[in-house]
Amino acid sequence: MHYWLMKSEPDEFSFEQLRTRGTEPWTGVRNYQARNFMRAAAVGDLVLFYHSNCPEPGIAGVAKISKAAFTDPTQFEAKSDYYDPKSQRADPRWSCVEVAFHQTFKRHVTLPDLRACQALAEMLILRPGNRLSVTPVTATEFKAICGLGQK
DNA sequence: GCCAACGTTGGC
DNA sequence: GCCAACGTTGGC
Repeated sequence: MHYWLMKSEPDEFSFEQLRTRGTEPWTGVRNYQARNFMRAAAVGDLVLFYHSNCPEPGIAGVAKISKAAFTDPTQFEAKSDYYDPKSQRADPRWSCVEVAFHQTFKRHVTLPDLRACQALAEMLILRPGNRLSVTPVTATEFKAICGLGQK
């Protein structure tokens, strides 16, 4: 069992939308490190859903990996924002996973909350300049954040 | 809207 | 393989 953190801009796709839809293919990741993390994710892994680039950045709730990595179709769609003309169908560059709604927190865990939590001092997402949209989270970090969310 | 941090690109 | 230029991310 592994834990992950995935970022989304709520203007693009919010946790609320995931709750309504149930599942969502996590397409459009165009960073090799983030892609490799998605390839390492397994069905059932839990995901902290982070809202970025918004008035109150932070963790909105918990999602779950519902499909392991598969070829991201948007890389071949010429009209897509995520079109990658250099990707070959015989050897696709980009993968995505499918995520499912899992659980809403009782309260939004804000970035200042995360920074104030001693157990999260080493978290990748809190390091200056970290822009990875998919990062691994330790079990300890995951539990600490769930604790904050259920307060 | 500013700006720091970082990844990617491409010339050499 | 180096590195400057550029684009993007994301908090503030």
